Amino acid sequence: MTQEPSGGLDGLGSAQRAYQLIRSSIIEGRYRAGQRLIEGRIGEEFSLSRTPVREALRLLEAEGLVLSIRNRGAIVRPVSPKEVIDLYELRARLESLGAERAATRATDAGIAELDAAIAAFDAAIPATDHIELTENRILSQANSRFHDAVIEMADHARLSQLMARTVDIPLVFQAFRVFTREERVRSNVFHRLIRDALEHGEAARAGALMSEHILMGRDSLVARLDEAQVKDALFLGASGEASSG
Amino acid sequence: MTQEPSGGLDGLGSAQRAYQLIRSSIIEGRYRAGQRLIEGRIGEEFSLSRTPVREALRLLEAEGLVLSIRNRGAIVRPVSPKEVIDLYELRARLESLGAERAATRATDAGIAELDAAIAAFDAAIPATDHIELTENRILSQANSRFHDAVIEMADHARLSQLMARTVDIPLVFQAFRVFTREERVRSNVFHRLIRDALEHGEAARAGALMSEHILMGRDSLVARLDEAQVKDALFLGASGEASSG
DNA sequence: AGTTCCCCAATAGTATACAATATGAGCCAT
DNA sequence: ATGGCTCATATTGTATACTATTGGGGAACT
Repeated sequence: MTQEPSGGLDGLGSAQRAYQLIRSSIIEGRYRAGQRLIEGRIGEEFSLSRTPVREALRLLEAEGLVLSIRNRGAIVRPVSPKEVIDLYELRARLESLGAERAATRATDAGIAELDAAIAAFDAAIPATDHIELTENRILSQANSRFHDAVIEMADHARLSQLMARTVDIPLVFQAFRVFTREERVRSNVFHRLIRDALEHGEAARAGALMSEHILMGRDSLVARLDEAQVKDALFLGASGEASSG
Repeated sequence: MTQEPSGGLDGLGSAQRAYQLIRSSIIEGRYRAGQRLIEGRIGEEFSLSRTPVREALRLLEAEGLVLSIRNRGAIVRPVSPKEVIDLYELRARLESLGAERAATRATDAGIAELDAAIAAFDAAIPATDHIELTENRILSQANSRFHDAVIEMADHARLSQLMARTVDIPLVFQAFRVFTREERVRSNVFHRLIRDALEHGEAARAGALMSEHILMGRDSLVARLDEAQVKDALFLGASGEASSG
């Protein structure tokens, strides 16, 4: 129930399945920062042998979600506040590049997809600041839909790969949990502004808006990094060893 | 001696060794674009079992050097001219960010390292346009030393990882082969300009210079993409299937 | 001759077995 | 009591064995 028994990922190899399962467990916080990821145990948990689990862990390590030390195993990579800030700065640059390129390559279909994503985002904004896991998933998904569509229009294979695989994601997912309703609304305002800039082929504006959009998200998140709860929710490196007792 | 029998990579795991060996084989062109990378064969070649080879291939896939299709195996990823251009644009942005950050974080030790790299680069420039593999290695190494030092000063862990692992490298290595002597000299002129901007903390200039430096490299490379030999040397996607007959 | 189908060889995907390494507990000496 | 040593155990690293998938070649048929 809280698990995803084949959440649409049948027909995949065991390794892919392991990858998706572990990944979502990390992103959504079921595996906490610093927690050890023991190949054998995870294998049991998902009824797989160590081989595909190991492969998945290595991929996640390349993505930066997992930290592993030779002969000692892997843990969920803790993220420091500095790293959050740096990651958002990086993401701002990358997506800004994506937006600039998208502006000169915009298609009707692409703009339509942006509109759809914007509508979905609007529909997914709850009335309150507090947000449930399910609501967060939907909101986060609508947000991804928008950003993915922009990157798609940028027509830059490696940039897409980088955005999808290398730059955060867990941060983005968790970010929406701590945003206020106002901040969520503001996010979509910027989505609309970016959309318009893209439609009119205004590359510089699109890039600047995207950058601003992301840095605003960063600031909202950073403003809440002091709250202990938030730290925990975002897996900031309180850990090392989680004193389980 | 064209092989690297343990080129300083003893004391590493088999997987690491496999990774380094395959990687350098791709970067230096011993494995050509489109060539199949069969786990078993590579295992034999390096006296390893399939397991670590497989792990290495997966890492290289994440890096973008290898393309693999489920149940069909891996090949050396061919690179199209468009991709070369896009990759350089991406690299320009990333390194530009690195330079901007480095400007506000410069240390004496870091500047000293830049000076050392610049001196090494000067020393490595041959008198002629033509360049031997060994000379290219040394030149490329000096160049990496400079760029690594800048990124190091940027103090951005993920950015470092991205530069090291995700953005090209094979392109950079091959680029020096097709540069003229004049272009190599010009490269180091920009290295000096960047160094000075960093020393004086001028972030915007450092970023702009770095961007220009990389885009100039791109243009030099692109200008030679038509020559059939060069295409081959850079592994551009002539392939797919090399019509051997 | 061309086309289809089936079977086989090659290869990737996964599981298991074995080897190497690291950590912690308990013991001994001081 | 404390510090260091040894060994047991848990876990990773690597090799091998087994299974599944794919692509190609040849036989049979049209």
